[in-house]
Amino acid sequence: MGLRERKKQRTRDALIDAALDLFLTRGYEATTIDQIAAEVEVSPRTFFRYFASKEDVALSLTADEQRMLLAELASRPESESPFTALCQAMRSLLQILREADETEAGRYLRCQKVVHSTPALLAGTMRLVKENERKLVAEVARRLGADPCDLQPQFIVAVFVSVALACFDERTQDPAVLARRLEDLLALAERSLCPGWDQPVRSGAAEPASAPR
Amino acid sequence: MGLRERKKQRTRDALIDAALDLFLTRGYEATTIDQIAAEVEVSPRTFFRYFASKEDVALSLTADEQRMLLAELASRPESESPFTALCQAMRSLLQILREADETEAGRYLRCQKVVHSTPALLAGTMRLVKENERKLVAEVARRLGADPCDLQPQFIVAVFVSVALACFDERTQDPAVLARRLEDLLALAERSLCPGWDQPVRSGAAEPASAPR
DNA sequence: TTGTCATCTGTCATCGACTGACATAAATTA
DNA sequence: TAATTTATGTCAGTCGATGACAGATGACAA
Repeated sequence: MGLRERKKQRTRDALIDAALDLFLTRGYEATTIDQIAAEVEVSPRTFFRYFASKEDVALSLTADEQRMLLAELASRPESESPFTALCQAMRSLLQILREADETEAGRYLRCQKVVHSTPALLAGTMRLVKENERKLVAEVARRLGADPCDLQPQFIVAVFVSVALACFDERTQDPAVLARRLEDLLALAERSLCPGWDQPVRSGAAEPASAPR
Repeated sequence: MGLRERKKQRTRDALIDAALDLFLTRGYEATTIDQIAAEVEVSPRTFFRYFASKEDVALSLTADEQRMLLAELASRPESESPFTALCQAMRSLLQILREADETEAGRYLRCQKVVHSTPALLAGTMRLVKENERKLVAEVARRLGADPCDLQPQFIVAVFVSVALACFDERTQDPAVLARRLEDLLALAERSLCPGWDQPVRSGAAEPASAPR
């Protein structure tokens, strides 16, 4: 990797760190792009060559997580049922966070604090999650041998996403506490859902929604 | 009601209609506040006295719906289980939409089209839904005689919200089609969830998450 | 009717997010 | 080193949003 690439990566990381620090101390809306750029000693114009918007820099880590979740799901064995695979992917993601080095873990914590204390960023997170949800549905549909437009894969992913989001609802920043909360919620989901609910419908039974009665 | 009040209401409605029309024809971001204000023949400054932001005018109807959903839930009889009450509240809301006069129905349709074709507005919708979710959780917790921080009310509302959102996911604008889609999804949820999953846990059984083992 | 008061509105000035255009500086490659 | 690509800075400008002030308008009492 050339000098240019490394320099860009360093600038990018510096911008994220500076932004998160300023967001934490002064608040998200009170922080200006000029301040972030000044901290890293680049021009404000350069900031926008790295990030599409002020929101983008705050949510860049969140976007990374979403991409990672999708990747983890894709790497789960086909033998796992869709919901199980989603849960395991989520566990893997949390494990990665817990194993991260101090720099990354710190970034993650600051990001969590900022996002959860800023309505605009919570909304942005929802947008990212919803965008990723489409891709998760596609993967789950593939595993079920169903169409992504069918209700079942959408429902399965919707249940999973609501559980995952419920984990982050409060001020749960510590990955360990978060993992505990996730397990509690998954156990509750387990108790509430019929066995085999996320399995393909038997060929003998009538298709539920696409061809009712 | 005085002349002043009526005038304000007319201005407000005119701003919403003008905004939705412009958003539909030119697109949300391509439309400026100046254009909306000019259409209604008020100053741009006045626009911001009626709506906090450009997003606010686009989502004012969505915000109304959220408030109505909460009100419908509150009016459901205590005898209904939480999830049933949520579903019935949603059905009532759809019924209200289907019974609305032409003016309101048209506004609703244009609002739906605009929101679903604009990522920023989808994000905003998510924010509104999430904000309302808190209140729904509080009401469900009250019905269960549980604490709003317990996992069960949060899970129940989360499942409901994900189902409700799945209804709106695609380009389903027609309330009748939307109602059909809702029924299909609720039927799927019914099949997937254990009987009594949204009932208070029996006193004999161990509390699931708040005091495990 | 008139005068007072509260409220609504327009004008002006300003800030901050964001973008396009152009010139410069730096790294890559030949 | 020369030529090319790519990153950065500067500048100008648009648009969303807000505060301050002054004028207009409806509400209300004498």
